Amino acid sequence: MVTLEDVAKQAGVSLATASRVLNGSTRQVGATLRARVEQAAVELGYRANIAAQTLARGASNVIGIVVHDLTDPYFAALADGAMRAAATQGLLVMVGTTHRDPEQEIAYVATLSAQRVRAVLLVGSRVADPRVTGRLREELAKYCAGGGRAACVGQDLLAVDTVAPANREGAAKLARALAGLGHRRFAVLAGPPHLVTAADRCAGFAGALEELGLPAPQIVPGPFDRDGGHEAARRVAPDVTCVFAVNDVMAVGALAAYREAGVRVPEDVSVAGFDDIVTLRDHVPALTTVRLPLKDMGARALELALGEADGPVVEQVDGEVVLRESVRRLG
Amino acid sequence: MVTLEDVAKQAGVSLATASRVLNGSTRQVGATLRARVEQAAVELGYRANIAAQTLARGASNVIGIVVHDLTDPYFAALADGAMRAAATQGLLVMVGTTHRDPEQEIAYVATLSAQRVRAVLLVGSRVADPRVTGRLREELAKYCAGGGRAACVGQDLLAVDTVAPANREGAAKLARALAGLGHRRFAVLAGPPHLVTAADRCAGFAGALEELGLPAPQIVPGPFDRDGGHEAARRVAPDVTCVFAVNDVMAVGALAAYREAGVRVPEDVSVAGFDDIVTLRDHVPALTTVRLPLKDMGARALELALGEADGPVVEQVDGEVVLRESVRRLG
DNA sequence: GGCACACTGGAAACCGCTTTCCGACGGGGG
DNA sequence: CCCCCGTCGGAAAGCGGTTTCCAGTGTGCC
Repeated sequence: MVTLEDVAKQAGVSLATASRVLNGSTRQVGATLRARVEQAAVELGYRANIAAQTLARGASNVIGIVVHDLTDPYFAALADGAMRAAATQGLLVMVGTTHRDPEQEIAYVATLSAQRVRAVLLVGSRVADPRVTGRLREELAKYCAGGGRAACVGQDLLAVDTVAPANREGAAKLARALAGLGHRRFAVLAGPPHLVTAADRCAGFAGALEELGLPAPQIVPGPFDRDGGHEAARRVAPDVTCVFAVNDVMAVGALAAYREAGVRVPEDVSVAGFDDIVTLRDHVPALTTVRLPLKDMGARALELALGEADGPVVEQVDGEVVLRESVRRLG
Repeated sequence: MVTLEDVAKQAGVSLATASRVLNGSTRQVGATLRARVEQAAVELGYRANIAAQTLARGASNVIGIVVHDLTDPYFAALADGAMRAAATQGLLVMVGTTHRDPEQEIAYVATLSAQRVRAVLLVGSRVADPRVTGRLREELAKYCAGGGRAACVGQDLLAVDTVAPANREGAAKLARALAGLGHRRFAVLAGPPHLVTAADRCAGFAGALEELGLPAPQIVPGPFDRDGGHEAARRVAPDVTCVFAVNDVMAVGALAAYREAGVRVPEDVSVAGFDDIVTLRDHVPALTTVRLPLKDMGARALELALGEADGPVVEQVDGEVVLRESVRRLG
């Protein structure tokens, strides 16, 4: 590999001058030398060693994003939003996937921190386990103490800037909308109880029903993915008229289960989800859901991480109820 | 940030010893000193500076993956496969998205190469423009000349290890299967002509029809995404009984267009896609398609890149025709 | 004409870690 | 008892850049 020294030698200038010409510096270099250096660099095919630059500058131009699962369109959208925002700032992105293992998440923060990345974004639900959360928070604190910046999309549990989707209130709004359509007997495909996002949505939904004086919904726990929804749907009580799956992917699983069972949606049962995943917009029947501006949230998280924070900023993001065919008016 | 020197000082040993203890080395260190160093590291919260390690070792433990669009489940699946494979080797992943801009792809290779990443994976179709391809190949060649490893998922046009899906043959098999169901008059939602993947699938399909002595299909070009399929479907001639969209996402767009237009699938027209995207498996009607083992392909590409290559290896990957409800038997 | 000053180029220190090379030490074999 | 070899610890030379500090030059002003 050709180094800066090679270029300097070839151009007949010092290392300092070559550096100033090739890798942005505040200092000016005379036109003649500048030209000589640039030509030498091109001739030799010079490419700066970024590891060396990072070391010398004490700062890198990469950010880290940690998500649970890239093949889940929810995370893909969030990550994409953040990556686009990063690209506009000339930042590179390292992506880590935890496959929903909190230990992995901690490990990634450690590794990214060792990489001296400029910022790390933690995308996805926290878990209810305070010990795991505590360790993650410690790891983040250490990273931030060393000059790192961090932000999180999810719950405000890590003492860093946070983009917090209004899971409770979104689910509550959905509950009120569904109740407004005449539904009385609900089930919630609740996901895993320890996932805060799932728990919040479930609680928000149930809470709103209670406020309305309606009977408590049947709570069906299960995995947070398509198969979880599929499986959970089969355990829903027969008198339920409306099922709320705590995310769209689960809702799609539930719809598939109903289809297989010959249960018509929305004629026999109504189904709603949460997130408004774009990839699913052509699903039949179209899914009633709570829309979250995922791409914007990802981008916003990056902004927060990069911005000057006095203390941790927490930004609430509202969800908007979108009524579609998978739900029908009752009676 | 605490450095190795701090640790060494605290432990009362030399830099060399501390390094040998903390960051894998072939050399042994006595038990006493080893313990002292480890304790000091923990007390101080030492974390190696990876930029410095990379510089000193001349090799990093990160790989680069360049995809067109992470929110497209096709790329998400491929990337996920590669990332899982990377994780088993203890490698970190930098992901770049080009949003289908070939210039971006070249730029990413340059940047990743400057990062001295261990390997770069180029995931996605090549474009037909020989000048762009040429420049990309040059960039890759330079990177490889400097000790880098590279692999590509797509067409064998870059003189690097390649995982090549059998686009032509897969489409041809699909054509034969559809003809076997009695269809005679086809349309191909062909995607952009300059995208080699799209062009190959289109050509494979048309070629098979010709071999069967059937009339040439109507070719409808357009963008390679959902909206492209949606829009193209509306330009299909009325006598066509079967539409082949060159990827699943486009096929879903086409199905949506038909639904909006009140055209029934498969009663009025049959629709097939390509890729067998997992996220779409619950689509109604279920999509006839050509299955590609996307995750495996991603993982395999990483293996190839990391493996010892005498010359560039090209690995063909077969597609398997999967007949589902979106297609019906004719007559 | 002389002086302060702004500006440009180069030498060298430094970023944090790895690794070679060297010296010291202890043990086993002759 | 001595020598040779194998081990282990430390000093120091990189890795490839950035940046500080200094020196030399040309300019504007008095």
